[in-house]
Amino acid sequence: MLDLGSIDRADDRPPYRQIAASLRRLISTGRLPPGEKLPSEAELIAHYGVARMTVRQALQELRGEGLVVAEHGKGVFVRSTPPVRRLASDRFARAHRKQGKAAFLAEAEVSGHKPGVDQISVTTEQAPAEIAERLRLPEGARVVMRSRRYLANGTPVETAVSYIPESIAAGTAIVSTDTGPGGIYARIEEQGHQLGRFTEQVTARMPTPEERRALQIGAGVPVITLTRTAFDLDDLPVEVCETVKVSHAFVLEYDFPAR
Amino acid sequence: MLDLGSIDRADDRPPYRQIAASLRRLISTGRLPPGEKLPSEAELIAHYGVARMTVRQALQELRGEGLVVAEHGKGVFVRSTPPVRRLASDRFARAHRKQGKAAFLAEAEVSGHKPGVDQISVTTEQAPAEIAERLRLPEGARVVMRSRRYLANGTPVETAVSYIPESIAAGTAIVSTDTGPGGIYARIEEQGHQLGRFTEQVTARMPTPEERRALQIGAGVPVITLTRTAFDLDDLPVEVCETVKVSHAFVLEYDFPAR
DNA sequence: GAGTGGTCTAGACCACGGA
DNA sequence: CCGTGGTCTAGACCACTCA
Repeated sequence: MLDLGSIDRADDRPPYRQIAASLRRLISTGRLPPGEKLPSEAELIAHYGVARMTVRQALQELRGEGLVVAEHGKGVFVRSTPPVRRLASDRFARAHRKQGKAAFLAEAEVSGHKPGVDQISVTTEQAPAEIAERLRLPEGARVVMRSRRYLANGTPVETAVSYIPESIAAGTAIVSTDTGPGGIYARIEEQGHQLGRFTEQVTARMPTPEERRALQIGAGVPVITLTRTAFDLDDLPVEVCETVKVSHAFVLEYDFPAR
Repeated sequence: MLDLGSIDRADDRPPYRQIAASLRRLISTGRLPPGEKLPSEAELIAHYGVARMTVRQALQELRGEGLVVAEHGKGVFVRSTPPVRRLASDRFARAHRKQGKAAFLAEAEVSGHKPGVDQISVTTEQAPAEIAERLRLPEGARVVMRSRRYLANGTPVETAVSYIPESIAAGTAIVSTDTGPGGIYARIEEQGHQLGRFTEQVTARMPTPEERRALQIGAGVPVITLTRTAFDLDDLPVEVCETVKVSHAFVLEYDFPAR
């Protein structure tokens, strides 16, 4: 059985923190390994002799720290941490595309985790103002918008939305769910836009509630937002990709000359 | 007066989310500017006609996003944000050093904020294992360790610790508080190590309590950690710099070829 | 249907901050 | 002192999951 301890009224920490500390210790010591189910709220209420809100506040603290994930109707589970993915700036190397690998898959191979993609949706819409500006398109121009979610070993680690000018994407596999070997970039190059360079803008913040749901993270887990613009050899922007990554699942690596 | 809206029972979002959305909107549109006090819990309860827990859940959502900070006995306030600093990967360009500007100062000039540096300390110590490895030094080798804190318009935005092999730094201005025109990198180049390239590793996480104090941020505000290694033209590592940045004060920009 | 977590109500007492 | 947020109680109904 699990040693949950009990509440010490002399302790200067409030009960909910003591409960959180007990559970946190069970997790950090491995008594509650990743994927394991925590005692249910009802069990915790009975064990500690407190009201439901008190137990929920403790659980919420752990959720905020990203230690546990609640699944409605099932229980609260110790979060399985995704393997860290190192993203080097050569991950879009043409050599990978030539071998028919999209960036995420090529990188997964190096990191040694099982990659996955789901929640793919493809629509054609008017470009949001900021996207139109980055793509140097007139206001209201139409773009193909590709959303998807990436998984590592079954755990969500990133959501991504790509915007490609309709003039480039129309009639290609870019508008179908499966973009074919080498991914979007391979299709863009087939349209006569050989890729020349990328720019990336990186920052970090707390996730919105929607992002928390999509990435299955607690309120206390920050995300890295990375916006990448791909340019062809004529320095024409051909794609903007906005990604939101679970911070602890990524290390971004860049290499640049001193000039 | 503030337009708080009201709860729509037909809306499929639960009331606490609707309240959070209303407040979030007031903040993002500037109706509630940074530093401003939100309506008190009691006022929100009266306005929306809900129980206190419902209001608190809405506020907690905003706290989790780092949008507001609660101060016991005073109220809930919109978090004030320092000016955003854009860090382009050419910020270490030799041209800046030639003009006698260190990277932080050169970049401040572009961003238009008043830069500051304080809490400077310089010591010589045994290199931590990870640093020694990055600098390709034998275990236990001695390095000059320079710590400092950077400010933008008087607000702390970053702490940084540089490690330079003693063999390079000894006897130069690198070991004094004021490193002279062009900063550390100018001194390293004067020692015959012309800089060739940099690598940077970027990730994000929640701050430790010490970092919260140094950067004067509340819990709920993530930090970006950036570790940079500088290499000379012989590809010898000459400096490792570990920085911790307040996430919302920075946008990192990188530009790299498609290859 | 039983068990789970999600949301909500209507109270209560406490600790902190400022007038 | 009064208004603020912090913590807690003891219930309620709902939506989801799984057998």
